[in-house]
Amino acid sequence: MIKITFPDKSVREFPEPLTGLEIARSISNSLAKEVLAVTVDGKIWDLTRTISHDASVKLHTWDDPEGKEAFWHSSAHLMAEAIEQIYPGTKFGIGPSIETGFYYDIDLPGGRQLAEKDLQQIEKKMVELARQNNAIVRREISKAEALELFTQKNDELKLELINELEDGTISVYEQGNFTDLCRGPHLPHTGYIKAIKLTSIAGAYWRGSENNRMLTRVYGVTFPKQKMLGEYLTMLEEAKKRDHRKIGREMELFTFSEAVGQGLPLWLPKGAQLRMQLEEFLKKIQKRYNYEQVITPHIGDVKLYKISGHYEKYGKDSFHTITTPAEGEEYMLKPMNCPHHCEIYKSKPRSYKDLPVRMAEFGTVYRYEQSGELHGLTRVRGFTQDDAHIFCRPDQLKDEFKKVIDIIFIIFKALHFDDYIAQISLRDKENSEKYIGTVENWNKAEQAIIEACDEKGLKTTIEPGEAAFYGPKLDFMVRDALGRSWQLGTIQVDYNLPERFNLEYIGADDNRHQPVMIHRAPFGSLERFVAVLIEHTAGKFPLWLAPEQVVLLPISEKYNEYAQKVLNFLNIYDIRTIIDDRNEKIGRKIRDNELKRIPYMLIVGEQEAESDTVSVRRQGHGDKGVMTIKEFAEMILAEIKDQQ
RNA sequence: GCCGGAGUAGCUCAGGGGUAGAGCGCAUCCUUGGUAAGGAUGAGGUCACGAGUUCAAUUCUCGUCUUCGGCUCCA
Repeated sequence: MIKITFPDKSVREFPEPLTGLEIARSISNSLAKEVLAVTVDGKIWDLTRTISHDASVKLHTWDDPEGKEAFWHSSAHLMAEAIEQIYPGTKFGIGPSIETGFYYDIDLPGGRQLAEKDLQQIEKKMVELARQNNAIVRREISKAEALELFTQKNDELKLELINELEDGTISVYEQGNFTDLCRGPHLPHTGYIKAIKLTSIAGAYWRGSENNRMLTRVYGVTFPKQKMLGEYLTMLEEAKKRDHRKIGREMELFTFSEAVGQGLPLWLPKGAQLRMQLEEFLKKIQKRYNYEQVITPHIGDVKLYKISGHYEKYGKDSFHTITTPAEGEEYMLKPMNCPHHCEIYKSKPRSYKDLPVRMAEFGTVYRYEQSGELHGLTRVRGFTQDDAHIFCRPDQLKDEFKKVIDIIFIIFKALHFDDYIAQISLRDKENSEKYIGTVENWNKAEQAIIEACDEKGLKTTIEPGEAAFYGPKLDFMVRDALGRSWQLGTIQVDYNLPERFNLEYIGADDNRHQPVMIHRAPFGSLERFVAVLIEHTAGKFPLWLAPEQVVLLPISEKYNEYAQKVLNFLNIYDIRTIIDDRNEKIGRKIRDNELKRIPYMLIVGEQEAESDTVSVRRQGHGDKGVMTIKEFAEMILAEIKDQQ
């Protein structure tokens, strides 16, 4: 008898060993059709693998990540099989499932390169092979056998992988005439894969290292139903419409110019308006939290960065230094603001009673990014951080950290960023030489972050080894329209700079002590934040942020004068208003201004002019009726206040 | 930086070895219209840049730049 325990703790007994698929079938035929993989005692297995002992079992369908993973992993094998048939002698690197779909890194024989047009042929072959319903069979083999097998195939990539595996843990999967080294799990047969789309080709370094040779990476995605592929492609189209580069151009928020240089955004008037609004918003919050604004120059003596240690670590990969013509002094474009702020801290003696000192600056920094990495506003070479540095006593660290989390909460809440990941990055304890500072301080700092998050009820993931070299940090990651995740807010603890800059304060004991620094930027960079904001809102910004809040639409040119009167009135309340006085019919003006995403449209004609009223339309919501100019202004101001 | 696409009007794109095309936008005129596209006329291009092949290149070849999708990197 085999006892199978299900996730709901129910237990069923079966007379003899059986597979996951058979378990599913014993429950219902429809489940048996949908199930893709099975977790047996916490390990993911093939459905066709026999369970011969009592076990707890969870069946995975397409709705579980585990189900998709098996599906896409098998799809990667299917693609490899197709490629091997079309290009015999191809060597295969790794071919995992990813968040959406899968890829395989391959090395085509004779240095052949794949082009986009070759994908169709591979797709076609995949469909053909899938339709054969070839069973995917797991075989456990010894290391010697594995080496033998892939030596025959002359695939040194796989051999390299096998050499790192332990004997007795090696498995291969076979389908048709194709065999691949693989841990699994896989679908029972290739026929599950109904819809196939190979999406792109990219170069990828073998094992992710620039020092290795570059392989060809083919990306694809597959689905169990043709319809799902259609939906996926539609979703991609929709996402493209939200792309901040497209909307940024349409709404005249920002632009780039070849003449200025790549990765150097130019903020157009409307974009600048939006950005300044965000800055004002944050300034107000920071004032509440007792921050002080400072301003520092865009360049700094190279010695400053030698003191901070950044020159040594990043100087070679940075923009080169600028030299003064007569004296030959060397300056760097500032890649961060902290060294400047440290010097401000040092501008006078500090007492323990003065701490924490919280210094904020919208500091524009310049960093060399590899040309291939630049991307709209999310990855640029010149950007403005909403930077601040908190200099505090060690006993204040946790509290200060919590207050920064509060600020980030306020911002994310105001902008409805509720789908974020908070990631705590700790040091890699195996490699302590990578970090500076004492073990004691690291322990304290890591402890403080973990406790602060805990006490704030923040759900976090912990990533050991991801800390900065000078201290642990907490990052907030938010996704863009295409699901790519970007780091926005960051809070970092730093014991290094206070040490290097000899920062100190006089303690209650009349001795000199070293403060701790917190680097923090809730937006991260204004550029990246605005990019993500655009993609989240599809350019339909909340009223308080909209570059133009109200547009007046006179019914005909006869009422332009009245429109101007309304505009003057709204101006008194700082409501950002424009007039569409083009010689067009009202229907046309409404359409065009709806598409411009201006939150309120005010239609004014004879009736309104006679009664000092406006006819209100809300973008996306249509007619809202007539109200007096004053009522409208009050409504708008209330809405703005409510949103902040 | 690396691999693979792309670059034609302000935007979206068609075209193709021999005067360069559309829609939208823009300008002028007609129209003065009440809740998602009124009409007419017109201006706009060194077809990214530089070489090469050719009688002739925007079109073919090579290089450069920019841009897009990835890789690597990210103080």
